[in-house]
Amino acid sequence: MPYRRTTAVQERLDAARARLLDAAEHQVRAHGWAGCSVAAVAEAAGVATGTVYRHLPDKAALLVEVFRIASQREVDAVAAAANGTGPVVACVARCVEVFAQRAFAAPRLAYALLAEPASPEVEAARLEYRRAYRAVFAALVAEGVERGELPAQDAEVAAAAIVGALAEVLVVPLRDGALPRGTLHALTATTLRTLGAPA
Amino acid sequence: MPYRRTTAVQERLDAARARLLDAAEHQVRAHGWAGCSVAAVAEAAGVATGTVYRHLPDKAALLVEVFRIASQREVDAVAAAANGTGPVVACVARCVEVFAQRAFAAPRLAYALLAEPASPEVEAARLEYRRAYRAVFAALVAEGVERGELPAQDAEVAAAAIVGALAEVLVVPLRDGALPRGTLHALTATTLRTLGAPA
DNA sequence: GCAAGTGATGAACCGTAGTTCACTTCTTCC
DNA sequence: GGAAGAAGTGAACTACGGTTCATCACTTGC
Repeated sequence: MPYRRTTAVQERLDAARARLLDAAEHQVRAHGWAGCSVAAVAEAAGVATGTVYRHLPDKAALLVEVFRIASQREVDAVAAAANGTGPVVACVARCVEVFAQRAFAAPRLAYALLAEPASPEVEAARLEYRRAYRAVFAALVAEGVERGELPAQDAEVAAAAIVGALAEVLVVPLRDGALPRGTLHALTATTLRTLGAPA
Repeated sequence: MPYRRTTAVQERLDAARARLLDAAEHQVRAHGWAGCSVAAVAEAAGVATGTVYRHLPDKAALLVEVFRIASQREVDAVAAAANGTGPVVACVARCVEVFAQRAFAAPRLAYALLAEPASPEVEAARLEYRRAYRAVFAALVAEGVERGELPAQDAEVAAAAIVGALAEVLVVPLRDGALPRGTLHALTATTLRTLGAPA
């Protein structure tokens, strides 16, 4: 056996793969999914197009991987905001703010993750991550109801409504790149009303 | 001038165009946007592919036209439900029910109109029609606030939240083709809470 | 240093589907 | 009936971008 992959090589491979995914994410940040042609990603990563296929089976897998990495980061941030102490209402408000602030820190990426048309594989992953967001809010709602801070309600539907409202309210501003003053406040207020939280 | 388009011919052309759009909508009802290749639509309409281009400049225009016709029909139905008499809360509940019922009468089409990935041109039209739905709800909310039936709030944000919630709650059931029992009721309740309507 | 085998390359390939166009068929009107 | 021209046809064309693969460069272990 005159060749066996050494740890140094493995690390180089891992680094190359990471650089590839990073380059792809940068393409999405700049130009959305359309900027993620295999050729463009390869060039941005400083490798040949064929090299992409040494790290990933096909383009769909590349996009899904990028989507997952970026989406997971966002879900984690919102989940962290949900896990703080204090009344449920405060946690929800914090989640909404964190979500919106992070989205506007990278509007093009946020739009791509949230709403931009993409391949069926990415769409499937999007549904999955929508479910993750819902779960975060559903847990909060369930706890709020249990604690008596919120009126009895279907936590799943309420959570879906919040996620939908977040997306719907933010999509257009994200495309424009600017959030009108007051919108975030109104969004928080509307979200809390959705849960039947006392004003 | 040895030829001038006669009214009979014009009517035949109009009918052919209508048949084409109708065939395209049927394709969407059955298979979503993917079923709308120019060849498939032409065959479904009983004409040659080249004939499509005698009625529409290109494929994008065909899809947008189909989208508009179907979406306008739905918006009109919801707007009609909004225009009835009675308290604003009842109108909103009626709108939600009408929207959901009509969507589940043609789930594949509803999914295509609501959320299925499509060409940029269709996406643009989708944003436009989302705005139309928002306008319907925003008018209701504004009237509710004015009448003192609803607490003071940002009508635009509240309307966007309702539209987003509607879409988010229904998208997955639409893909499955079945609305779980109780979901519609919970959706209505959540929607009314969003507006701060008294339970 | 050398044989065996892996990683990287990028130009060529290929499948798909939208679009075109030379041709046929039909309609109008003198 | 026949000339002028529009409507309809569908096979061929074309653009596009993902994927492949023959080739080269590099790494490993003796």
